[in-house]
Amino acid sequence: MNTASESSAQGTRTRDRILSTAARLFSQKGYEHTPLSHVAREAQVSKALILWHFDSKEDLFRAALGRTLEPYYIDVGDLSSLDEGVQITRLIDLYVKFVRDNGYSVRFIVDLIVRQSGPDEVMSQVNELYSLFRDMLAQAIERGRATGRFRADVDPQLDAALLLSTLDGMLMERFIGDEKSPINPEQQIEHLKQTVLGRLLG
Amino acid sequence: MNTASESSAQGTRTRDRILSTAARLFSQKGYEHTPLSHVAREAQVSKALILWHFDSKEDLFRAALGRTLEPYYIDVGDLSSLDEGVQITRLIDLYVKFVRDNGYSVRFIVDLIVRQSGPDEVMSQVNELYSLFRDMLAQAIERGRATGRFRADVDPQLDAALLLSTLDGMLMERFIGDEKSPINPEQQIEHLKQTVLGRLLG
DNA sequence: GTCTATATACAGATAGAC
DNA sequence: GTCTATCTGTATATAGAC
Repeated sequence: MNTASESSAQGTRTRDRILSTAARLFSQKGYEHTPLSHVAREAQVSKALILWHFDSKEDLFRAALGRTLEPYYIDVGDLSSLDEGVQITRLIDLYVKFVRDNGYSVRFIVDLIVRQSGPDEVMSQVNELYSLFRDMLAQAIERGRATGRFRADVDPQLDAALLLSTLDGMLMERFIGDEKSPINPEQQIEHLKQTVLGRLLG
Repeated sequence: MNTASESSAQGTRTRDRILSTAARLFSQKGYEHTPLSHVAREAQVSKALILWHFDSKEDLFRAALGRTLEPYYIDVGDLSSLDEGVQITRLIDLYVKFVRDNGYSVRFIVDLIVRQSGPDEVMSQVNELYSLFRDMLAQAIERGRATGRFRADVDPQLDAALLLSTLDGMLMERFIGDEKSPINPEQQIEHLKQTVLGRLLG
């Protein structure tokens, strides 16, 4: 927040434009490859104005990241009425949809994770979302075991972690863009569902 | 020419030192965060000398990447005499060992993949290794099916791809460094092996 | 082959007018 | 709030002596 007076309706709009422009460019080309001059040009303001609104480039980066992460929540809806096996496949579909909907910014976040260059608060936010999803998987498995629909020897924690790893791996492989692979993603997701259910239902 | 050949021997050693230094620094801190001045200091030469040996920083980068990838091969040894189930677990162990042995450079390569900023020849080399490994998995599964040790309805291609995805996901999660996870990596690998064999053996 | 010195470019950031 | 003009640092790359 700047210390200017309240008569800054125009400034707020401009600030907002800078922010969304920065969020887009950082996501597309990364922090290093996005000079302020580029943000300035796209947002149609001067570099100096950006640095009036934000103390530094890094400050802008943090603010823009917050915006990038805004849509990062998962709306699971109400799963409790569903058969546990369906709950699992529903959660898998949500993961896939999430990755598809947030396309380029997911790549950006993954990049930050790999390079361990993200601000701590962002990383913990991602971590939060991550373990939240794993817990939902674990709970669904636990319920399935409790109701007797799943095998008695499933391990909610381990099986949830295993499934999540597989989903993460499939996400990664989207980045590789392996043309040699004879298998398309949809087919692979389908096979994952069947395999997981095969394991859980025994 | 006498002087030239003496100098040449010296120069080769120096060039080599520049190359290995660059490979190390690029892997550790990335291309952007490794100025030539840093490479020069660590290799104990001048910046100018680096640019005498290599046409540009990017040229140095490509050459250094080649060196980074040198140990990127997988020595599978002779698997054919082993039980197919053991072959699978052996391949899993090789993957894990590979990632552990090549630690920081794997992170670097993954970074290049995610940002799609690697030179084409490097990316295709990685892709080559990748599909090679997947094919080995698929072949082991195929043999297991042929000998009747594995279920008749396993799908070598799909199951190999699924397993590889899981391994990739586990690799990714090493980067996240999730402290909240109640599960350690070894435990998870062990669980993966059991689950995969459970699936294949039926 | 290797160096010092320098050219050139462009990044982030500041000063001050309006 | 927003601009133009400028400062300052640092990057890659070149020139030329040895």
